[in-house]
Amino acid sequence: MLARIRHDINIEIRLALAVLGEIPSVPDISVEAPAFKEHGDLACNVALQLSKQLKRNPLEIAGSIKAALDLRLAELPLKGVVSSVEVLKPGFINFRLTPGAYRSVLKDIRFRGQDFGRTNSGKGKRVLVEFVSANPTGPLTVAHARQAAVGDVLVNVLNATGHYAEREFYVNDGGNQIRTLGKSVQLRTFELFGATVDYPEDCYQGGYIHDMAKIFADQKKIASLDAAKAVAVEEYSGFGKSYLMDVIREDLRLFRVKFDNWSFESEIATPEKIEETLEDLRHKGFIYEKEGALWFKSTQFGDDKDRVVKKSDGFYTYLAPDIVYHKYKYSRGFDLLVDILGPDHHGYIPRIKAAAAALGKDVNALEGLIIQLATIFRDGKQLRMSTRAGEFISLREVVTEVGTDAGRFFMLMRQVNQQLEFDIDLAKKQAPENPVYYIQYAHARIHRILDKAKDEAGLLPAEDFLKLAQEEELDLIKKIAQFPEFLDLCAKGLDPSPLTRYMQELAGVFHRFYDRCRVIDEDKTISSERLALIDATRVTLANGLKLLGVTAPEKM
RNA sequence: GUCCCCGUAGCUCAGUUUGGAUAGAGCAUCAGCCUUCUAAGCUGAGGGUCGCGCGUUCGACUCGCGCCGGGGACGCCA
Repeated sequence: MLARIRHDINIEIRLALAVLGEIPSVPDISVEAPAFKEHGDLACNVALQLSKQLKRNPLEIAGSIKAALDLRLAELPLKGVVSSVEVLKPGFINFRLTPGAYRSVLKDIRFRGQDFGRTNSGKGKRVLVEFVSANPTGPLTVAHARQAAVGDVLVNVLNATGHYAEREFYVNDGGNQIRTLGKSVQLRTFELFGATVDYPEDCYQGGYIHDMAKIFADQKKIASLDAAKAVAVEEYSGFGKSYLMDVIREDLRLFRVKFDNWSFESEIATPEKIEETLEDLRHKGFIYEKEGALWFKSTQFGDDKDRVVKKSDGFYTYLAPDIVYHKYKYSRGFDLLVDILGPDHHGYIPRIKAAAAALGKDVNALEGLIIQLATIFRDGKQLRMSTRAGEFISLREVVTEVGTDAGRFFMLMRQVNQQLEFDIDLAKKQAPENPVYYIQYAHARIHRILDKAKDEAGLLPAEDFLKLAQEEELDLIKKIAQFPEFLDLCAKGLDPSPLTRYMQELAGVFHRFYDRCRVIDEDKTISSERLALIDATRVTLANGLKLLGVTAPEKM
């Protein structure tokens, strides 16, 4: 494939460096696609890198290297692959590949079939990606939607690049927020039966609590205020938790996110486990008592202040069970633990890393990823959200309005550490300016041609390639060949957004090809070779869309 | 106050990790292209002091320092 050609050229350059005499430190040689098409297919800047230490003009160095390479053009690794070597202005060495080289790339891609795109660069590394992990105290919001899309696709990409990755949802079903949830449902139930209650600000404000109160009263056959008061607050909590877990599971199902593991705080971070872990930390000297509370010395590990783990009222803070949970994650044999978090958890990472260090774990095996917010725009105006006032846009509203395909794709379009503008009107539009439809349309178009070629002309894709040489054909092969590189880029950066860009580029190159090259043509040879080319495009589009969790329609 | 992120075309963003060629794309605007495989497509044009200044360098959108502007985080909340 293209990577192999690059590798061969890389080695040839390295050998050619011998003509320059003694080189104190040989730099990493990079062979990349040049910025401009006129500069050829591949370029190397090694002459520029060397000019300083050799105190020679880069153009001159490049010239010497080119001379050495020219002598090798008729020899095997380069023969029939590189057609010319050129030296340009500041000192770049540019390579032009032969059409035959690209035809052999296409043959390799066809050989890989459905597996095209998969790499081994992860070397079997085991990765646990924890994401969403919403408290069961309300439906999922657009913020969760972005985290869900990113986490889900990241795991797909990791698994496609030689990692063993799993999706994990951690349910914070213990502690304060569940008590508050129970109290919220209880008070709304009291209201249902005519009581005037002073609804506290720290209770959940969303309208869904009212709905839950009604459902609970129906289920429990509560018919009066006295009956409502006779029910223990724990029952309200228990109902609230299981009801909202069902809501969350359904939200995720609609968004096509399926978790491999569900971990429950109530099972992992039991009071005994918490005490045991805190005792361990105390024994190591990282826990101390002050003002009636227990503090964790996170400052010893780079945090900017120490953190309370057990409050003076005897309740644990969120940190205590989270330390236990991370200890548990470490114990499960993963090489990398990825925590995908919302921007409000910015300060959380140093704390949990400090805890990992205090427990003697490898801090580098823990990666915290902050996913910035998605702001929703409709009619050109930003929709405001305020969790405190219970005004939020739910994941379900987005999915209902724009669909799962567009919802997922739009959530992935920007780098994860950047805020994202989600244009509802654009996402709904079935028009070319909507990138999702642009990509899906390319896939559907190809299906149409393949079907038509088979049914009406009796043509099947070629297995050998002799004629493909036109610019649009080679451009399409080049773009397809980049697919594995983009997947590696996503995996390395723990960010799926480059894949969305790649898919748009691939669709664009295909649409241009379609416009200029007729597939079903008089010449049967060229027709069947082009059929193989568009079939490779189809496979690549389908594989990419599958990783993104977006459907690949066969007709539109 | 402390810390973090951001500032690139009218708009939304790539490019910055590892400094190199003429700073790219989509949308929007304008002008074109369907008797032929899906026009949900294609082609062309206009549009830039890469926030500002200084520094390092043969070379800075990219690195360093200082400003200006925008956003966010800083609880015995999670």
